[in-house]
Amino acid sequence: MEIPSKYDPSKIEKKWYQYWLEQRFFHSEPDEREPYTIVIPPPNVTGVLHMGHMLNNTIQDIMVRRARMTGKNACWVPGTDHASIATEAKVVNKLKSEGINKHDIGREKFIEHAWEWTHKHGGIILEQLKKLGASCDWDRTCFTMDEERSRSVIKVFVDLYNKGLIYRGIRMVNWDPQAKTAVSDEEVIYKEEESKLYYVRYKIEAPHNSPEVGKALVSPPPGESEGASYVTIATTRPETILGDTAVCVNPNDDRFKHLKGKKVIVPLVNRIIPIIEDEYVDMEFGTGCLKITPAHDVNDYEIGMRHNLEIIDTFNDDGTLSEKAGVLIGIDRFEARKQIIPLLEEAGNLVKTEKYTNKIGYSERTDVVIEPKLSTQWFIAMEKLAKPALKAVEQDEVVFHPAKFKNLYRYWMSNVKDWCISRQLWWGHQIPVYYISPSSNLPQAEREKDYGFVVAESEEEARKLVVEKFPYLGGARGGFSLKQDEDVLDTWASSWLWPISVFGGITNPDNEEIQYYYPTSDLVTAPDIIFFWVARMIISGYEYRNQYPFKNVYFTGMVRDSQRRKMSKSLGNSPDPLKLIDKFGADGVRIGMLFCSPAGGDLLFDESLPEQGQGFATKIWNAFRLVKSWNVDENIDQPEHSKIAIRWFENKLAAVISEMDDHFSKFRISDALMLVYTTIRDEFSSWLLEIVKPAYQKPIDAKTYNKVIGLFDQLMRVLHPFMPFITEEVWHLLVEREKGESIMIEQMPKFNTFNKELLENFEDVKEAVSGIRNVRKSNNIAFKDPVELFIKKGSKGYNKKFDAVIEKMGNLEKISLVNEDVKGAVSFRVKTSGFFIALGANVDVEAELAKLEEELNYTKGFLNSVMKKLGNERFVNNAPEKVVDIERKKKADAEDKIKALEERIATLK
RNA sequence: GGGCGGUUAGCUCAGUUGGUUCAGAGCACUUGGUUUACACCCAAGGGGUCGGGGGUUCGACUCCCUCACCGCCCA
Repeated sequence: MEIPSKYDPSKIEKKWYQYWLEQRFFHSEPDEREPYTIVIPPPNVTGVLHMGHMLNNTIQDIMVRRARMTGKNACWVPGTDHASIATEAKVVNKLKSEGINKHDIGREKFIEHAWEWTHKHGGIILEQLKKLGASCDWDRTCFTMDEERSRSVIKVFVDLYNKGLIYRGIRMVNWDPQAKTAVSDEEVIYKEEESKLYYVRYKIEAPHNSPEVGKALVSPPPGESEGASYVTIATTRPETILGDTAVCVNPNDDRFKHLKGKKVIVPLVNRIIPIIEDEYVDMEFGTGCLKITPAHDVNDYEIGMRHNLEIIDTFNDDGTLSEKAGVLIGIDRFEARKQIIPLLEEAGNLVKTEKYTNKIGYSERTDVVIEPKLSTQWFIAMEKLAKPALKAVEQDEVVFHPAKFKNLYRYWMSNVKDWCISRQLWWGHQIPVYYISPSSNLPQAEREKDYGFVVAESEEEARKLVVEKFPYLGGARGGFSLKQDEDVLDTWASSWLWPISVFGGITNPDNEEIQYYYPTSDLVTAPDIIFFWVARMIISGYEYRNQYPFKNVYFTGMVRDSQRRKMSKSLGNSPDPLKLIDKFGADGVRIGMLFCSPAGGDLLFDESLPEQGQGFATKIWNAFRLVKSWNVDENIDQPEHSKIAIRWFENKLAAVISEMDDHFSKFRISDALMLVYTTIRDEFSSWLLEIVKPAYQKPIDAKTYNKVIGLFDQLMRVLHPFMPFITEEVWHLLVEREKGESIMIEQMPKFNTFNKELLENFEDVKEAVSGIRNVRKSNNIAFKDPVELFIKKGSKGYNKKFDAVIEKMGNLEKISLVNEDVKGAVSFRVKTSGFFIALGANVDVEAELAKLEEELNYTKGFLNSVMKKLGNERFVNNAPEKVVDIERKKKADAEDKIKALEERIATLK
């Protein structure tokens, strides 16, 4: 068949992916083989494929394909995540653009729209993964809000509640006033900002009569000499003054001793609040006096709790000031900040304003400033749950790659806070809590009772529970209604179950699939979700399966641009992955991303990377074309050089395979790729193929040819996990294949013993050939002109059995062994043997001598350093025998070499 | 402010329990090359006091202390 001279990935990649799907090679069913399982980190339904997904999924695909080729039953479960906040925001915006308000259409209708949106966009990202070559078991595609996953989440909520691990409480949460929901600590992004520090003075309520009140901070301002004195505080948020319920100083601060027990008056609202003492206050910061607003600051809240302070919530849910603020009611918090300044100034309370840099929390989802807010939320108590999960990583039951992330994990897990799992949204799993309202026809005493709520997997279940608890409500004379909690659960409250729920292990813990596939093998993810997701999956794994969810976690780095900036839409520095695939082929992009992607390290992406990847695909294609271009002659004998080269490469490949196994066992994916890359490019193409290549228009012997085809086949298998498409194409063209065959279900070459000595000898052969090439180059001898080589063997002797290779690669007329240095020749040395190429009168004696002197100097210096070591008694006595022996050997070799060099110099002089 | 991680060639990074010529790889760079598979290539080459200082050791890129700088997380 005709082989095209150019490799065109686009058609070929499409063809093979289609073939793999048709043959159902990606599908896995439990069987007697050892399972290898990966669950995909489910991408958001709102997302499109970005560079981070490309890297992450390439790595997963490599591991899955390799597992499949090493006899395991590989199963890669794909899916997507409903992304509560992000999706709801998208749908709200979409409706808004159509002039529809979420609240006007109501919950049910809104959810219909959200589903519609999800069906339309949710699958896009998975389709994109197919372009990359991802060998996911698509039949198993899951969604965090599909029926099975939803039932799992609800079941777990009820279960944790019944175990006493879920509670409802009032807490300071991170409030997103735009999305009008609480977000978790992890969803708040702190940005440094230039803001202002306002110094505001509060009048001390008691008349000023104590003598020691004369100090700067409490003295009356200039022009006000009456009895009033003040306390000055510093704040970045003057609008929260309206909610102040105390002023706090450090009990160790001598400046304020006299204020103990006094009261101050809150500006503008004239509330009288106490001055309290707490060691939390930093004496160095601001004025050393802190205003306390328990409703609007986490630390203030804690101080408030300690001192039993009143809590005044001065904000509405949308970030405007509430009636409780007293002034500026209904004004947005930022506008209020502007407007309160002149008011304070007018009232004589503003002392000064300073520039100040601080960190402000923003919502990851909506990018608005987070408002600390007290609200009623649902929490999971984490302390007890976290224990086994912490231990698991500490003791390497779950292994992190790279291990440095253990520290981060340990830190977070040993300071774990309770997890706020409720979100004030509609898109998500509605919290299965049902509040009981007694019906109006009950007797008054029963009607006015607070019945609280029940927690159940369905409303029906809930009704049963109510009747059990309050039998009279179920009676004919009773009656009640239930109202389900309005909130939904945090998205992570469904994804933390992912490794279990994708196999139905929550709703049906004994099913065959969960028993077979769980625990999964490896998880590939980014370190920024180590708490959000990784830690919580480990927790749920131990809670619900009593076992870790995955054995290994591989953390990828961040994909950045070549200037180390994050990929972002606003910078426009993120390439479109699909365009890259169109341009360079999926194979090229895959290996391009991995060329410089150490585990956990950032990947600085540049188009030169996939370009290099594409270049490698071309290289393979050309090597393949070369081999297929040979005419095979059954009747000619195998030349000696080919025989040697084949034997060498067989051993080389065995060594490479063993090294590959080692790299993979340590999750060094880039190293593994680099190894197979250099093996194909250098060892196979530049050495093996060049050696066995028949002369122009001459046929090749059948034995060599068949061996080369076999070796090519093996190399393609080793490479297949990295470059699935081109390897499949080449593999099918090397030998005629049957329908239904595929490299992806072939076995990886297995580890074999290899002859180390042979490999070392061959390195000497390469060095000799390089030496000859150098001589040719520096003396302008064209390769096509044969030369004669003389070899003077050194103390270690010289192994003639590789001569055939040197002859061919060096284009030598012949090789002669000599006992004396050759005159009129240029020389070089490999190990201790001298190599001479006769050039007659053309030898530049001066240049040759200069080179020899330099080599001699270096070797003498080297010998000197070795002698120093050996002359050191403590070294000889203390170092292990082996190490000393090595030094002795170095000494002998150096001495031999010096002798040879000196003889050579003498000959030339 | 607290904690963690890092600093090795121009760039991105390896360096596997302190010991082979161990100072490496890829890219970039320089030089040469139309030897019929490949210029998306081949061959050869230059380049680093292993962040600074101190210590332990016969021996330190590797272990300890300290300083500097960078990054991340938390406050």
